[in-house]
Amino acid sequence: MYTVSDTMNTQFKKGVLELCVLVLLDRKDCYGYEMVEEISRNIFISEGTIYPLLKRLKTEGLVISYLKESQDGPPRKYYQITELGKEKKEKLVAEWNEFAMGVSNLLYNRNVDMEGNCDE
Amino acid sequence: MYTVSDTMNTQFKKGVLELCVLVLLDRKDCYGYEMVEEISRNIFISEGTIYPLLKRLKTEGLVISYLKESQDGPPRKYYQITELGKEKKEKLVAEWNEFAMGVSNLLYNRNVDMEGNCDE
DNA sequence: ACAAGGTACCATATATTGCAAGGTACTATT
DNA sequence: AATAGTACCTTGCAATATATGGTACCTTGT
Repeated sequence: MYTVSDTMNTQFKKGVLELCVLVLLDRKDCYGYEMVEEISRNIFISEGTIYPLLKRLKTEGLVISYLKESQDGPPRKYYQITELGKEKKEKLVAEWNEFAMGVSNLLYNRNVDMEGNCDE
Repeated sequence: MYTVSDTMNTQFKKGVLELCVLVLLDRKDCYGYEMVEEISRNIFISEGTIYPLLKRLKTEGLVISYLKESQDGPPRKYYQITELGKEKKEKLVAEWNEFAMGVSNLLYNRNVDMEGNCDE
């Protein structure tokens, strides 16, 4: 197993795993177990997390799913991103970048906006 | 008010606001309202968020507090980071950097570790 | 004197979501 | 037949950001 350190703050992942799944599915159709392996290369994710998440995404119409048999194990449930899912993905990527930059600015004491030119 | 777009994903902030508060307090003592203003320059934060957070940090011994009068308003409750808080801050900063890099790798399809040299 | 608005604090209830723990079932290997 | 790996799923729990509503002080305008 790949397993990045599982000491990683659980809270940090909130909302981000959804983004990660959508990004993966935008590249190619995947099944749940596969996505856990993929994501686990970079950030720790529990298997118990992915299935409720995928269910949510399906309910929200961001993905659809189809079954496919496998030679080495039980049938796999592949997920495919929808147009709505792609839009959501783009939005989340943008929000993530804005957020990560904001945090970075805070950590490095860079106050980007209005530094002396604040008209108020 | 500074107000970064409040459409920013609420979930992204989970755990990060604690990090932000500790970073600010590592620079100088602050009172709650002040921290909301500081943080709001970079990421949206609601006032209702900071006080339960500060209470938690105090309970965990990461900060201490003292009252100070103010000429223009009610007395301010200043918070000061403790040694334990500084350690926690360092740990969170490291975890955040690891996490943010992991997400970035996933978004940009960079598989850093074990690419062909996985002995298993 | 009094109302309004800004400053500054606080508590409670709610929603979201990651995870642990437990379960089912198929296939291949021992 | 037993074990291990693959692959799916559900339930209950824990953590935390926010909305909402509240208290109280100070200044300014009327």
